[in-house]
Amino acid sequence: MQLTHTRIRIVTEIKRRQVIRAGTTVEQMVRAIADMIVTGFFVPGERMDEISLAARFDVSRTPVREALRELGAMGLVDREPNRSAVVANVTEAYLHSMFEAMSELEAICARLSAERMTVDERRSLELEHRASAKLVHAGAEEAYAAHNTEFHTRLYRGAHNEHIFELVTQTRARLAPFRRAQFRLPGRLAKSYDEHDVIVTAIMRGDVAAAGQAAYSHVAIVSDASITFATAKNA
Amino acid sequence: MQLTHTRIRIVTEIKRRQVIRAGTTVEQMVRAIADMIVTGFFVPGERMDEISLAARFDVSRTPVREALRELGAMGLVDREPNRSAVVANVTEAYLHSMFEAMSELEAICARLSAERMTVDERRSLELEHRASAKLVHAGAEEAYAAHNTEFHTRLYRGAHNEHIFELVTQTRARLAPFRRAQFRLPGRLAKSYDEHDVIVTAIMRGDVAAAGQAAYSHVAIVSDASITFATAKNA
DNA sequence: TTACGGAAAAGTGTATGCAATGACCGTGCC
DNA sequence: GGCACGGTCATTGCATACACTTTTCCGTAA
Repeated sequence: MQLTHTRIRIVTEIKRRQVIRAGTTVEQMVRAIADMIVTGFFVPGERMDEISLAARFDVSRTPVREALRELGAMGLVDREPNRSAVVANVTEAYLHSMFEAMSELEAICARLSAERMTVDERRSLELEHRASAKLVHAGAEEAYAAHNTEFHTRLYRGAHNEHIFELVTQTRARLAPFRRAQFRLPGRLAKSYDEHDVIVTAIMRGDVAAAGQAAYSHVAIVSDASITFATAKNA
Repeated sequence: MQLTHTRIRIVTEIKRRQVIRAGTTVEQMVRAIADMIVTGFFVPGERMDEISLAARFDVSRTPVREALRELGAMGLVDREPNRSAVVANVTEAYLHSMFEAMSELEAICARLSAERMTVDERRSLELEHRASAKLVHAGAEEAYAAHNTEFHTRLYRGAHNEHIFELVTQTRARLAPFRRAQFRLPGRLAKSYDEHDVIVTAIMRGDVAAAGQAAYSHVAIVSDASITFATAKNA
C-alpha cells in the first residue's frame, strides 16, 4: 500500500483525522472506540473483531489491536486469548462493587476538597453549582448532565491528589455505559441539585466529615438509580 | 522464520516458556517486564527500547509493543509517541499522591473488612498475623516482607469489593518500585507488627472506625519510610 | 432427526518490511 | 566560540504476510 496507493492513503488519512482527533492512530482509535462504548453505540456484550474495526477506521489491524489492548486495560472491553474483544459486560455484583467504590472515592475527594480547595476553587464550585439551578427549573436534562459531570470533576480536582484523580476518573469511565439514563427518573434533577447543595455547603464551611458523608450518599443514590436501569435493561 | 527455522523456533519457544510462564507471548512479557521493574532490575527512568526487549526475549517487536502499551496503561512505564518507553519515574508530588491514595484505600478496605469479613477470614487473618511474630523475632526481613504482602492482600480481599480490590492492587503495583527497602529501617519490623496488631484487633472487634484509622496510619508510616528512601536514592 | 467428524472459513497471534519521526553529529555561518 | 542548519542513524509507527486457533457448517452415519 505504501508505494502505489500513497495518494489514497493521504486522502483517507485526512478524512480520518477530521473524523477523529489528533495524536497517533492508536490514540485516536482508543478515544473513538471508548466514546462509542461510553455513548452506547456499542452495547455491553457486543463482539468487536479486529478486522471489522480496522475496516471501519481504514487502518490495519496492528493499531486496532493495540487500541483494544489499551481499552482492555481500562476495563472497557474484555479480552481473552484467541477470542474477539467484547464490550465489557460486568456482572451485577461487579457493578455494585464499582458503584460502592465510586461512593468511597467521591467521599474521599469531598473530604480532601473541604480541606484543600483554594478560595478560587471554592468560589467556582459554588458559582457553577448555583448556576445549575436554572437548568433544573428548565428541566434541561442534557445540559444538567453536562453540568453534573463538570461538578464532580471539580470535586476530584479539588482533592489535590493526582493519583486519586486518576482512580476516580477511571472508575467513572468504566461506569459510564451503565448510568446513561440516570436523569430520566422523575424529580431526579431537583434531588440531585439538593444533594449537590449539601456537599457544596459542607465544603464551603470546611466541614470535612459532612462533605464526605454527603458525597457518599449522593453517589449511593445515583448508583441505585443506575443499577435499576442497568439491570432492567438486561432483563 | 516460520518455514525454515521452525525447529529453532520450537527450541527457543521452550526455553522462553521455562524462563517466563504460560499464556500468550504478550502476557508472558507483561509479567516478565513488570517483574523486572518491580524488583528493581530496571530502574525508574531507564529507557526500554522495543528492539532490545525483542532481542532479549527472542520475539518480534509486535508483542513487545503490545506489552509496553499494557505496562503503560498499568502506569509502570511512561510512553510518548515516537519515543522509547521509559520505566515510570514519578515526581515526588505524584509519589506522595499515590501513597496518600494507598492510605485512603487501605482504610476503606480495613473498614469494610471489619464489617464484612467472614469468620474464616477473620480467623485466618489473626492466625497469619500471630505467626508473623516469629519472623519479627528472627529479624527475617525477606520472609516478613512476604508475610506483609499477604497480610495486606487479605485486607483487600476481606473488603468483599472486587473493584476496590483492583484499584488497591494496581496502586500497590505502581508503588512497588519505590518501597523495596522499607524493612531495612532499624526497628521497622517490630513496629510494623504492632501496627498490624492494632488493625487485626479492631477488625476482630468489628470496630469499623478504629480499623480504618489504624490502617490509614499504618500505611502513612510506611509511606514516609519509603519516600525517604526513594528521594534519597534519586538525589 | 440428531450427533459426530472434519474441512473450510473466520479471526487472532506473531514476524517482518517499509515509512516517518526524532536524536545525534558535524559543518558552515555569524 | 557559539549557533543554525542539514544529513545520517537509531528507533518507533503502521501495514502486510503468514501461522495458528476457534468457529461454522455441511455431509455422513447412527
